[in-house]
Amino acid sequence: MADLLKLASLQAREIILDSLGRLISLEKAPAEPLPDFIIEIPADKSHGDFAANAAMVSAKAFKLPPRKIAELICEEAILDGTYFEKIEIAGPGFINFFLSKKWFSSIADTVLTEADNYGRTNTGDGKKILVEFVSANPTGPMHIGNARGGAIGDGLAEILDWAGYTVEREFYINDAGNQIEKFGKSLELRYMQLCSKDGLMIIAKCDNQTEAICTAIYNDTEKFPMPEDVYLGMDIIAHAHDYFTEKGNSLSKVSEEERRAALVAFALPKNISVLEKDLGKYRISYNTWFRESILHNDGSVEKVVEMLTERGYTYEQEGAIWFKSSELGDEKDRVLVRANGIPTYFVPDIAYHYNKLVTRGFDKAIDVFGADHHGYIPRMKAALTALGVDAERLDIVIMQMVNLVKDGEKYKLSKRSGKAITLSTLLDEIPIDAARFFFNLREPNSHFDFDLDLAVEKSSQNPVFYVQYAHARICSLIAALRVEGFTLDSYCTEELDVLDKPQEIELLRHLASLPSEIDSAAKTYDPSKVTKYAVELATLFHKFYDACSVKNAETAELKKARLVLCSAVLQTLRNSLSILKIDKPEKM
RNA sequence: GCGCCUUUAACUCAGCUGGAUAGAGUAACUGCCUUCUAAGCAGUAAGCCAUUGGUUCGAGUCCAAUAAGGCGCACCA
Repeated sequence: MADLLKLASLQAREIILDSLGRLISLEKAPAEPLPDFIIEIPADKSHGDFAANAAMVSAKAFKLPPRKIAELICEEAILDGTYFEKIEIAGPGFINFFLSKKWFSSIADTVLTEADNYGRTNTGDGKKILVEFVSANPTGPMHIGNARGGAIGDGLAEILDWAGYTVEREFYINDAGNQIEKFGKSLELRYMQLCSKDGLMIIAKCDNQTEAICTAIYNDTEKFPMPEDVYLGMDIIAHAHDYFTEKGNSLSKVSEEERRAALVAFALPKNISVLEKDLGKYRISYNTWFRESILHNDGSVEKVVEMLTERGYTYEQEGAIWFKSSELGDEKDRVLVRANGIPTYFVPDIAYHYNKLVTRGFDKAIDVFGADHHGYIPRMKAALTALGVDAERLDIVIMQMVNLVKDGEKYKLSKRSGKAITLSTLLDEIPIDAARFFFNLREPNSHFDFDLDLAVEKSSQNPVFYVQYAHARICSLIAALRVEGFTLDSYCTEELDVLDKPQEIELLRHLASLPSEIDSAAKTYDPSKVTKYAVELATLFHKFYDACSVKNAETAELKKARLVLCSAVLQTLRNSLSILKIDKPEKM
């Protein structure tokens, strides 16, 4: 798993350090430690492949102008046996490094040798990471925010895997606690409405058609009133009606509590399997669907309160048990157990994170959350610290809210209204490729307007088509050459020396940067870097395609070299699309 | 009121730990298919990087204040 770009960058650094060391021994440089410098990639390619600011940052220590220092460094620099063919002094004192042909030639070789693994790195060193994402409320369908969370979480998990971590994906099912109570209450109310005289009339009138019944009941708020604190979505009515259709009004005679339990037991598994199905369609599959109820049943929840108490982090006030989170960086203390004896959601959540990091021993846990939960971070970290777990092992990726835009108008997202656009509706309307690509087009932390009209559009405006088009173009190009009997049986890096057009060099340079880009995406938890990489690669390829003919190359050597280049581009494009789980069409 | 996030071209956004003349796409305009897929390419035009101050060789990038917008601030999750 070679990262040629990184190797070259490190080599540039070594050359400078080596040169500085020699200057010190010649007493041309101050003996005290010099400030650290950076090796960067200049925006303007005429400034070389790497630039070092060593001379500028050392100006004070040398008591010389930066350009003079740069001259000294360059005089002592030794390039023999390195990837570089020349260095130059430029601007205010930059030292610019120019890579040799040999380096560029070896890129395609590396790509084709590593093939489907090109881009993978060892940075993660096999450390175990658990990525938890979506974890949508199982009381109802998923919304657009979950769609973004799904694309980001799954992309991130894949990127971490490529960066050498051992990754597991997990969905946390909140199948206990208050919202399940609320779910039961909502189902129960709707069920009883269906069993009522008015309800039976509607059922008869609608010829037992679920959708019509749901709409009728949902809209008639006078005959079928609902309190404030329940779920109003039509899916609730549909569950109640399904139960009614299957088992009649038998539940109307039992106790309210029994009725709720029966309805929850009926509806919850259905909801969970819908979540699984919808996410599967979205190309997400989890290693684990972790149930909150487990933590209640195995005593983990009580144990958390006990452990925090043992460590002196709790106190009682007004009948409730509080956690002294303000001592550990949170803005205020939090209730763990309410005055009525029921723990808040916070306790099972602590137990859950303890389970991830201690019981199951993951080195790191990453949660992908919507921005509306950002206030949760300090208290969760405080809880881990209180339990003696290094809070650094929990990282939370916050993604900002999504606005759906259609015809220039914004949709508001709401789970309660029943009118929110669900994930499955979205996937019916737009291609899955487009959804996954769009949600990873920007970094998680940016506010995002999802333009439905654009995502549906099958045109050049749609970046996912642009990238796929590049892939299809290369495939057909290679196929056309194969018909001529021109294939990639054997190649050697020397053959690539004939590539010297700027479009070819740019392309090679970009190919080399995939491993670094993956490391960077893994480090910053930002899958959009890979998306941007793919778009840039497609752009460079289209430019190359237009400027350089493969089929009608001037010489056979050049033709072969370009075929090698195209094959390497194809491989790299495929790898980036694989990470994003976007289709790779061979024809369009 | 307090906290988190955002503010770069008409629109949507890049800009890597501060670096050399701030970049793409869309929309507008002009060119390029008898030759590997024109879902493409080349070009033109478009900017007080929200405002003000600070840090230094050097600021779109770091710090502070201000403004506008988004999201939070429960014994809800």
